[in-house]
Amino acid sequence: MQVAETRKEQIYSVSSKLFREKGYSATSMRSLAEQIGIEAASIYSHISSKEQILNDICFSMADAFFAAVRQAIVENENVADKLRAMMTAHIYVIINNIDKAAVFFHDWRHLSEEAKSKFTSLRAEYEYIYRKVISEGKEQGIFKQLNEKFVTLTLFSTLNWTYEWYKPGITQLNAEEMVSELTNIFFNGIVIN
Amino acid sequence: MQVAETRKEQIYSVSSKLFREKGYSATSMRSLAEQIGIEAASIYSHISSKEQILNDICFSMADAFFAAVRQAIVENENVADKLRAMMTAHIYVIINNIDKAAVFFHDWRHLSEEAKSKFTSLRAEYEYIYRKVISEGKEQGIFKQLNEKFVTLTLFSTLNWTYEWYKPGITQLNAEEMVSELTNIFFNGIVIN
DNA sequence: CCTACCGATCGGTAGG
DNA sequence: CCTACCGATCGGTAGG
Repeated sequence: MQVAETRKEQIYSVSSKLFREKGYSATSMRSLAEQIGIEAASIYSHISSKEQILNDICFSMADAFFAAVRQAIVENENVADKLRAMMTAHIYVIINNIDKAAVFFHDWRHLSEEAKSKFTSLRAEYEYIYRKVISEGKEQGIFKQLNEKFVTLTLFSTLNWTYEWYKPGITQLNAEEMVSELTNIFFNGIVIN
Repeated sequence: MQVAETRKEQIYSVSSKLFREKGYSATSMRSLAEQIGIEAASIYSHISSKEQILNDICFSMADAFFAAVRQAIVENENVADKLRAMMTAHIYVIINNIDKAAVFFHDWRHLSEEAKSKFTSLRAEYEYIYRKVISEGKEQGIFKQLNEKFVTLTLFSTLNWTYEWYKPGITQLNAEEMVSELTNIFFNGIVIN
């Protein structure tokens, strides 16, 4: 059941789609207006600037990632389960907001200096949550004694690349199976010992 | 020993740096000229258009990736060694051309339609080379019977994310150690069995 | 939500 | 490699 979008919501969803396709800078307010079916000047009765759209997209995604990871943490005791649940939650946030996620990963560079530094510090905070869980797993003898930085980097690269190739309905596997494939590779590797 | 850059080479290296920082669309020919120390109009005695710069960056990187992977293949017999060498070669291409690599991964979207379809088909061809090696490893009982698509996806996401965080001189590990960490995670996973 | 419009900046060319 | 300049387009505002 599709709930009718308000004009403001429509501005965000159409922006996300265009920003994803063309990039933030190459998307004009006129092309946005055209897609919506109004004049460019009319957009400004709903939002204050082009940058505000980008801002709202980036920080609402950040909120979604934090909310998802917090829930995954409280719902799990065992470290491996916890990390798996965190990864699952992260991937779900991406595939449920695929255009916004692409903008989030691509276009945060175009935020104002102030917003950008807030953004990068939120991201560092988020990564730290994962890093703590990995380090907890190492202490408990569940995870190998690997360089934490590279484990985190590999983890996020795998998770975050999802937006590049995931296409709802096109990928044969559903989200659950997809997550299980990815975590399996990350947890156990591809080589038979 | 630094070899003096020709003006044309300088245009490419400064462009790569600016495209990486600001993105292709948000980089003006005037800011490029300013960085070089000439007038914007003077750039056009060395190159024909802004898009040609992007084109050359993207396709010279594609050439470098193909050359690297071909060498890795002929120099190795054993499948696991071969894949490891391919990954190493891939990462070296990235870290030796870090700005160009960032442009390659980010800004190919802004190529003309014609160049873009050539680009994506080259990329598919490249990925197929990896996929064949993975499938060879599965047949030989060296690699697990995992979904090949996800193995390739995880592999490239790990490799290609490198440009995001690698900073020459800043990352504590050298390239060789870095590659060994990443392949170790990908081959054997992070969990102790 | 529209018409009418602003100053700024864009990629690029002509001609030297 | 520069000066001088072009038409097009940009984000955004005033006023209704």
